[in-house]
Amino acid sequence: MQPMARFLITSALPYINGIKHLGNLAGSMLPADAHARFRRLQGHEVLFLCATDEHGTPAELAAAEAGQDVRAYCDAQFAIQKQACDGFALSFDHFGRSSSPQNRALTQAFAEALEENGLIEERVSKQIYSIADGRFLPDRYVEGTCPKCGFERARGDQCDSCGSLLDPVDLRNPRSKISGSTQLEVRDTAHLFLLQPKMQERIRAWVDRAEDWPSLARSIAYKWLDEGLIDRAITRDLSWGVPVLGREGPRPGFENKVFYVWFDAPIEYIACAQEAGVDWARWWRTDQGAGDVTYIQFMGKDNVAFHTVSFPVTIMGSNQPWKLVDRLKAFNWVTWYGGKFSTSEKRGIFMDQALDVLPSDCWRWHLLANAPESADSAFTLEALQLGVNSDLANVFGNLINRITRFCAARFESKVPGGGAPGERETALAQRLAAGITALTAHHEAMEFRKAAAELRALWAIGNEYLQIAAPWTAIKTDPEAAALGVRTGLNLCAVLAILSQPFIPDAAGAVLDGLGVPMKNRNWPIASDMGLLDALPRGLAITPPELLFKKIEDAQIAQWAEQFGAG
RNA sequence: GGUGGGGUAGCUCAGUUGGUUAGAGCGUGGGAUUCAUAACCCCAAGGUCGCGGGUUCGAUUCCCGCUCCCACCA
Repeated sequence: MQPMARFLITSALPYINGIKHLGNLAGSMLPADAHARFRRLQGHEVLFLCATDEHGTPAELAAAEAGQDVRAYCDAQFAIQKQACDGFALSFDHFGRSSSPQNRALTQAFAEALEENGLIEERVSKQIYSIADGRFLPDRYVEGTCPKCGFERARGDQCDSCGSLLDPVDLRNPRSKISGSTQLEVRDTAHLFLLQPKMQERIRAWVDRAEDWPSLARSIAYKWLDEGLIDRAITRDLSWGVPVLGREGPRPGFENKVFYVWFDAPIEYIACAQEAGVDWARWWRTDQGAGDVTYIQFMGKDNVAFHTVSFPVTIMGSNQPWKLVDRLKAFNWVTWYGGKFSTSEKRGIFMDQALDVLPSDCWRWHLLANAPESADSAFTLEALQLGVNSDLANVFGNLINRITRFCAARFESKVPGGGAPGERETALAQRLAAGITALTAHHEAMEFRKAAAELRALWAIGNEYLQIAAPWTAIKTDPEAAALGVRTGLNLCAVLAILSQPFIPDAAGAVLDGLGVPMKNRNWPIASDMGLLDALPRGLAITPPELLFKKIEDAQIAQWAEQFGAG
């Protein structure tokens, strides 16, 4: 047994404006869950956290569009996202909210610490104010004609036609993207600026030491550092967010401002632990027990810079002993028929829709086996069908079904005694041990595609073994040999189900229930354990589980393609 | 434009610390079997490892240039 370790695992926070699509799921939450489950099965102590990211302009606008108060909107959307996460068996120890009181207090505390350390400065800048909307407009909510190329629908921050970076005050014929109003004026507004350049060298030294990170993450971090960090406004002229406080009540001049969503969102990783009702300091404060914690972050590649540079500036700039990320796993995108999945354009399949048409294990398997680890990965319904039918139904499901039903028919649904292991069983045990070693290594390296491929290969050895042991033939002439084959087959199924738990927890649980394996015996196996294939008590009553996976018919694919606009 | 990743069997991908016959899954063809969801098992066909140079006894693997795709940043 390896010594128990402690793993703090976070998944990038899904934004609150609408249910997330499969790309969000596959690129962060799902692999994080598989890893959390794996570490728990190994016997380690795990705190797995995620939360909705609720502040900012998009949430305000989505609420307005829905005709709801923004708080009520977030309450409703949170409930929907929570339900979808539960539906996918995401095993968060806590699924929190960045709008929590804990996060408000902690965000404020970080700002105060940064200010005390001379890293925050109040500055006045010019911004577009929309009289009709009664609010300042974020850069990308100002539209107008590009001064460089004449494109008429350029955004305030960038022209989508010529790619020029713009300042909204330079746009010709500017108008509000929210209301279309052209009653705009430039007004002075004060904001807090985080003086990131002062932290530049400390951050670089820290990245230098982070040799574990994938090259994608380090190169993105270095890119930002090489270009030089800039002073960044961490407040916004909005009402929905973490209020900016002074010594007593609102900070003077900031009564109608809140912290920028990208400032408070990562702090929610910590606040989430506080919300969870656990001894959070033991996980987050290196002076209070978090020194031996390994902290792993999962995220999409668009989030890497914020996790490797921005958030560390906040943490390190506080000069307080907070836990910093140790390992970081970043994913590329899952694409949808040539384009991107898009929440705002409603392109692709969304988490709730997915669960309406297939059990979560099918999605989990397919998305993890094809995780966008080294490059963007194309999602297609045809590949989903192939993966589910071949891997889950034909190989794993069929293995469970054929052996348990044969046991039921010929051995009274009991794990048979009799027969002694021979060369076949020895070879099987060796192959299994090698597979467990490889699978464990892939999980530890967070290589999800490789882990899936190894798991699939292990499922296949079950069918290969049965083929040569052929208890259905042996039983006619050699009942002892048949008993051995069935017993070994059932034990192998139990081990395979245990190994399958991180990927397909529901189906694996059904198999283990059917084989009467108690919870305490479902832990991750040790490859060198030679008793794995004779662990079930002889005479133990089993119950063949219902068919684990139904095949996906061509007609269903055609229907879903129509329903979800594929192709 | 900058940075990074990628271009390997029909498809999706792995791999080679440079070395005799380049791998897997799926798909295809053939065979075997009947315990099982017409499932499983076995065998086979199929690749000038993006293009052009260079280093080397030898490069798909290292270096340079080119090209195509993707992403991020600007």
